[in-house]
Parts: sequence; C-alpha cells; structure tokens
Amino acid sequence: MASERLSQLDKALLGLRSLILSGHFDLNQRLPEVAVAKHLGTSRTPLRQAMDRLVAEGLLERIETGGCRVATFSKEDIADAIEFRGVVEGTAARMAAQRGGNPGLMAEARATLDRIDQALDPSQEIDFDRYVHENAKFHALLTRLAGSPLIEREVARMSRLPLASPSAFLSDQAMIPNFQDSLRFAQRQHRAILEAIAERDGARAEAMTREHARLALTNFNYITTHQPKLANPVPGLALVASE
Amino acid sequence: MASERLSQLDKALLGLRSLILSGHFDLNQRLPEVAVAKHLGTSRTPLRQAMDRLVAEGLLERIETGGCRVATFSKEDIADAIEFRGVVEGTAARMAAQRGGNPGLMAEARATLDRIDQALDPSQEIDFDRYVHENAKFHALLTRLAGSPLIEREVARMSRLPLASPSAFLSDQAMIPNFQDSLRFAQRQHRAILEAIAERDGARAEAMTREHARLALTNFNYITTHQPKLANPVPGLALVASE
DNA sequence: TGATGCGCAGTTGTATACAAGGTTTATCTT
DNA sequence: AAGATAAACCTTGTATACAACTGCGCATCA
Repeated sequence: MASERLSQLDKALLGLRSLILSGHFDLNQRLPEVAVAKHLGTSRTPLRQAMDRLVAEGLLERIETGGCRVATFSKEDIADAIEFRGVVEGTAARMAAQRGGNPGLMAEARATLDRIDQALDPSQEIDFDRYVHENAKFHALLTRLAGSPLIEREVARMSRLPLASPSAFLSDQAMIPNFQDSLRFAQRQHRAILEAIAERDGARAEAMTREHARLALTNFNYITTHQPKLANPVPGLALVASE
Repeated sequence: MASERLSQLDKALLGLRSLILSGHFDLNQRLPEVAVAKHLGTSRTPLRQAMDRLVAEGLLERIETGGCRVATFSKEDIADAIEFRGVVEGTAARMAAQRGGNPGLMAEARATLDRIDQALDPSQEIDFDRYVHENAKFHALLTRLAGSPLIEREVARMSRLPLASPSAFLSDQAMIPNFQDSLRFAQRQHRAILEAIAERDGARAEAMTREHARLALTNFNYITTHQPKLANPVPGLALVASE
C-alpha cells in the first residue's frame, strides 16, 4: 500500500499542534498566520482550519480583536483535566459493566493485561516501551467496551488535552522514584477494573477507574514540585504557567 | 449601543445549525457547499468554517470522499448524551461541594430557585416562560459553581448536542402528562442539589444531579413512544432515526 | 514635555479563482 | 438490452487576492 498522502489540513494540524506543545511560541502573543503557514509549508486556508480545531481542543484561545494565541494552563487546570478524564473513563467503565462487556473485547482486554504483566515481569528488566504501548491499548479497549460512540469520542477528546492523556506522564516516568512500583500498582488497578466490569459491578468499575486516573495527578504533582531534569519533557508542560 | 453586527461565520454557524436541527436537509446525503452558502447569504469560506465546527459538535459527520452530511442519532445515542450530560453536570456539582461554592454565586442560585418557586406558584397558573428561563440560569450557575473553566466548557459542549440540553424538552412539555408535577419534582431536585453543595456533600450533589438529568430521559422516552403532536417540535428530533 | 490625533503598515476575515478528484450520463460494444 | 468505458460536469480542497480593521508610531499641538 502506497503511503497515504496526507492533506494540507492534516499537515497543518499535526505540525501546529506539535509546535504548540513543544513550546515553540511565545505565550500571551498572537500567532501570525502568514509566518506560521510559511513555516509549515502550507497556505493560510488549511492553517486557519487547523487553528479552529485547536481552539476547539483548547490548545489555542481566540483573541477578541482577532486571531489566536497559545492557551496557558494553571496547575488547577491540569488537575481538573486529569480528574475529568477519570470521570469520563469511569463512565465508560460503568457503562461497560452495566451493559455487559462485549466478550470479544473483554478477551482482548484480558490478553492486553497479560502482556502488561509480561512487560513488568519481576525476573527481568521492565520492558518500558511495551508497557506504554499495551497500556494505551487497554485504555482504548476500556473506552470501546462502553459500547457508546459518544463516550468513545469524548474520552478521545479529553485525552488530547495537554497532560490529560493516560499516557501523558509515561514518557519519562523513569525519572520518578519508585516508578516500577507505580506501574505495578497501576496494573493491579487495571485488573480490578476489568474484574468489576466482568462482574457487572458498575459502581466499583467507575470508582476504580477514577482512582486510576489519579495516578497521573500524583505524577503531575511530583513533576511540578520537584522539576526533575527530563530527558524527554512531557509534551505540553511548556504551557503550564510556572507562576 | 448599536446592534452588534455578527460576522459571516456567526451568520453561517447559526443559520446552518438551525437548518440542520429543523430537519431541512435530507439525511444520508451530502450538503452541497455552494447551494447552502448561497442560501445563507455568505461565501464558502465562512460556511466551511461553520461546517468544521458542527462536525466537532457532532451535528455533521465527514464523508470519506469529501464533504459532510447530517449526522443521525439512534435512540441510544440520545440516551447516552443525556446520561453523559448528567455525569458532567454531576461532576460540576461535586466539585462545587468539595471546593465550597462561591458565596455570591450560591446566593444567586438560591434567588433563582426562589423565582422558579414563584413561577410554579400553585395558587396561579404556571409561568412557563419564566420557568424555562430561570431553569436555564440555574443550570448555568451550577456549572460556574464548580470553579473550573474546563468543566464549564464541557457542560456547555454537551448541552449543545441535540436533545441533551437541560432545556431540550421544555419547549413543549405542556404536551406531556402531569408536566406540572414533573416541573415541581424537578424543582425539589434543584433544592436538594443546592443543599448538598452548601453542606459540602459532594457525593449527594453528584448523585442528585445525575438523577435530575434522567428527567430528560423520561421525557425523551415519552416523546419517542407516544409521538404526540407537538406544537413546537423539539429541535433536533428530526435527526433521530425513527427506525 | 506630555498627550492626542492622524496615518501607515501589518494582520485578520472574506470572497473567489483554480485545480484535483469524484459522479453521472451518454455512447459504444458485446 | 445490458454492461462497461469514457467524457463532461460538478464538487470539494487549496491558494491567493482583496478589503476592513487593529495597532503602533510619528508628528503636531497645547
């Protein structure tokens, strides 16, 4: 299959999002459309479409007088985003439990958790990349288990917010003390969530999923208070008001 | 103050949304940009911006080959949207309770509920318009009480979905049996929610707010099963697959 | 010297032109 | 007559031209 040629809009969208998250733009200053368009190698039309979408995503905010600027986030904003992602994922888990998870998806979820167990096998070194990959897959499956296109869409939306994704703090978790314990703890939560769904215990599934999201909050608090040297800085961290 | 002249984009957005919700377009058929643009009295550029936003809102969906068509919703979709709106509003209520509602907003909310009581005064005819207006205001205040811009934005987003807004089924509730009872019941829930927030009982505030949203579900089920003749059809009903 | 008004440059919002691709119709062949 | 192929038309995606507006700087006046 020949490589999909991506549209100008996708090029602008991916490029602009990455520029924003990497902190390429001055905060509190309007992005000049012509310059950015030239930088991305496209024209203003697809760029403005991309900007519209990023405004909807919350990464940009409109200026009353015209144009956009990069949005900044307070620590409270990030905490709320993480908490809210937990709420939405929790709703997915509850719905999955109430509606009885699709057997095929349930089997796939169990297999995914088995693979995470292997990645965390105490008898050898942790396979970090594999953990990250399978963790993302588990969360995606959890969302689909709800059987609601709306819920799936909304979880995806929330996960696009900076620092709110289930994988946001995994990129450099090696810098966090006891991160191996943290990953194993997370995996026990994964098991509990899936067990609750299998037993159709909606309340437990929802509560556990919310609690699981709070791990990200812990990581965020650690990073902002200790400000460790990060080899691969968490994308979006540049947008958090240091204050 | 001179009347704000609205931009071409706003004109296109409002006009297109209203055309869609009123069922003006054939479902399963692509909207022709030029024709719609001419109909709305604008050019293709702002119209396409509006279409982008309505895709993000979920009212339109993209066609693989290009362009958009009107989205249709199953009954399950609508039920999920209502339930999810309850979840998000419930989160707002819980946050308000946990964080201690801003006193000014709390006072305003109480005053709004007093006005709803007046609108429902049993000694005279129900002031329906006033109820609708103050009900919307109460829900807006509830959202702001959370003290989180993110939550406020997300509730607003959900309320824009067809049939998911707290006011969606009020437009013609007179057609629903015992609607006066229903309104009084809703008002008691309003009181309970505010009381829970005042007492910082987050769990109760959240549960009550979710339950409150389910009233809309009842109305929706009634309308879809009994299909009463509606004087002012609920906007968006045309998009629900009759099946 | 400070403040106010005017003008210019640069920016965004909107319209339109153009090109690539899809859809339909008509014609030709079997 | 039916199916396939080709051509013309229409539609969208993209670039660009244009106009209105904002913001800044400079000059002028009090």
